[in-house]
Amino acid sequence: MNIYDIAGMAGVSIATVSRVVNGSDKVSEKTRQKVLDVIHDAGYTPNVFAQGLGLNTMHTIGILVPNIADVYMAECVNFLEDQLHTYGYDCLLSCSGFDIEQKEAHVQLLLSKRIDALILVGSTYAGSGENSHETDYIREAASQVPVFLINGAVSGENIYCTVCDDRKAVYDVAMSLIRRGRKRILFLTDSHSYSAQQKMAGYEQALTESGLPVLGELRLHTKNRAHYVRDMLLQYTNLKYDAVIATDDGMAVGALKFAKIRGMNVPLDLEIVGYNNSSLSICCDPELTSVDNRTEQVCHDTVDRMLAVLRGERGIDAQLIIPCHLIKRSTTDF
Amino acid sequence: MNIYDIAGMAGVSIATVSRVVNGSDKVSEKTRQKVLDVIHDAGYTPNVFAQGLGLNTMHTIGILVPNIADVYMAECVNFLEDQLHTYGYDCLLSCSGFDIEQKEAHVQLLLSKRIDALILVGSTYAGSGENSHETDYIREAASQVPVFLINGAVSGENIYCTVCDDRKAVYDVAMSLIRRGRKRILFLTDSHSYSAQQKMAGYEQALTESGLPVLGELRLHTKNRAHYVRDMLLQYTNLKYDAVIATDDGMAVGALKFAKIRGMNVPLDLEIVGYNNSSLSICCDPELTSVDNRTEQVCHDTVDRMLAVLRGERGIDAQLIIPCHLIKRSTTDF
DNA sequence: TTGTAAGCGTTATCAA
DNA sequence: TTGATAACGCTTACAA
Repeated sequence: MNIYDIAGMAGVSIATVSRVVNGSDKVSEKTRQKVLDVIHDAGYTPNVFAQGLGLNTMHTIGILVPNIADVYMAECVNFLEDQLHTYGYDCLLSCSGFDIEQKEAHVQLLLSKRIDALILVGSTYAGSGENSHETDYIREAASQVPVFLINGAVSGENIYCTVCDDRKAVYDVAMSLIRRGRKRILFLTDSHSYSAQQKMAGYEQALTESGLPVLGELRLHTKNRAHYVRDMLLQYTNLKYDAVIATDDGMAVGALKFAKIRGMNVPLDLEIVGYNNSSLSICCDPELTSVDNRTEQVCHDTVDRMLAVLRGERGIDAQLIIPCHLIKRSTTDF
Repeated sequence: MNIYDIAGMAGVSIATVSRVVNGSDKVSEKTRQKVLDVIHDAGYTPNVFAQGLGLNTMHTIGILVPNIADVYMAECVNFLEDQLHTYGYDCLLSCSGFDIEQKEAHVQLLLSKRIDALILVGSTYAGSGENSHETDYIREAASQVPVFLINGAVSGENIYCTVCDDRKAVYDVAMSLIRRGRKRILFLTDSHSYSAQQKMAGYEQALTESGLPVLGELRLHTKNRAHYVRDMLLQYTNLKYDAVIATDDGMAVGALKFAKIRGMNVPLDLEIVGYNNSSLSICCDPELTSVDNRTEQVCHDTVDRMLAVLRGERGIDAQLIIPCHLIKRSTTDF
């Protein structure tokens, strides 16, 4: 069942069928109706491969995430897919993991599918920021299609980034803790990504501005798994701290479990702040104060700008920074 | 940059280039090397639209989920994508929500993209089982491409289902509770789907076999949100029960929060069992006994059978039932 | 082993 | 307002 069949049945040329299918106004109402009837009766659907070949697009957006099982990323994809769908784009989803070679390979694979644009979800794609070669593959990809980063910053032609202001969010949280008299704030992170660095910078800035020392022993690199963090903290018997800032709720829950085992009162003896405001934060007890990084807003703005770029508009913001929200619950006293 | 350019540069015909690209063995080693060099130097990638047009496939699998932000479904997609990727298939992801009309529309949209197969994730696509018309759109889709259901059962030509044995899992859990003397087991669910019905059936069977009454007041339909469940249970002040079985961890956490507020000892006064063994189950306190429905195994078996069907093999199992695992933690005493 | 040429099913240009 | 026809870039008989 192709356009020739429809043309034959409707007694018109394939050009006319194509016009009807594509909603051209250069078709008489009578002809249009006739063709539409035939199309409907025959259950005809245009072959998207042929359309793609002619138009050089299948209206497909590549979405790359390190791990779709991660709550935060799944939520991003949810918002992205929803909005892309309403604008007639499909999502080609790929999961790269965190390994640089796999990231590059997955980007290449997506590009080879002739996607219209590429969205990279998660600050892991922004590299550590120290070595710009780490992100060369993104710039190379951007020479073929516009590239959009969610929660990561990379500079380059045809690259657009949307991030939430993690630095300020952590700065504000740390300042609140310090104002309440906290002097030794533990910083827990599972990453060296751009976003992790921003959070760290906010943490250090708050300490410095408050005249507190920035101590290496209070910056712990760990895995984003509650039990792992709990056990790790249980082992550091000599380490003293009166507050915890974690770069993901999973680690904050680990700190909470540790405090419980040690018989510490949260938030009296220990204040804990998580990140991402995930379902974990309302699942534990006491419920977790957490930084909401505005996933929906970030995704929304990303797609908006993507559509503008694809329409050929000029002067689209290459960097968009969205403020975070602190969601206060029961693991803090401020 | 197309196959003609490469052919010209390599001094061969496009047929030879095509043969090299597709790994045909009917090419002399010398020619192959020459062509590969040119392809590499030029950075040539075949146009997938043209390939798709000729072969009538782009090696794309449509994956439909009601909501990718749901932990369970995100995990499924993670396993599916991973395995499909290793076999050279791409994933076209779409999120339909739970509305029947949207489901049908999304299936149609995916089919119009000429996917090689369709995977439906979640028992919501299996309908309630009462009305087979509810699933007619699946049978219709199956007339175009093989359709695979994850965690839902629908019968029909070219439809393949992989489910875990929810009925038996809940039956076993209920029997364990009853053996320990529990007499009033609350059953919490947020769905009327196939899988929810199976769980309910296992629950009722255990009661009946044990000579306990099946009471309507002990079957509560609610939302899968911890706070919602907690508040709901707080309102049912007259309802008495000594155990809870929830069809998702989120609801079980709600029951746990309720027990905490009421000052009940879990598991002494109230035993609680969740479902899906999600990250929520190890996040709360005490940690939740939960039924693991073997997501990885289910997804793995689904892709295996999908590949077999696409290879044209016959006699593939249309229904595959995988036993669940009970993960015992601290909200039960058995 | 290699090349020629005919599809694949559209869109778009140009005449009519 | 319509129709004939040339792309689009590949795969694959069939010939050589």
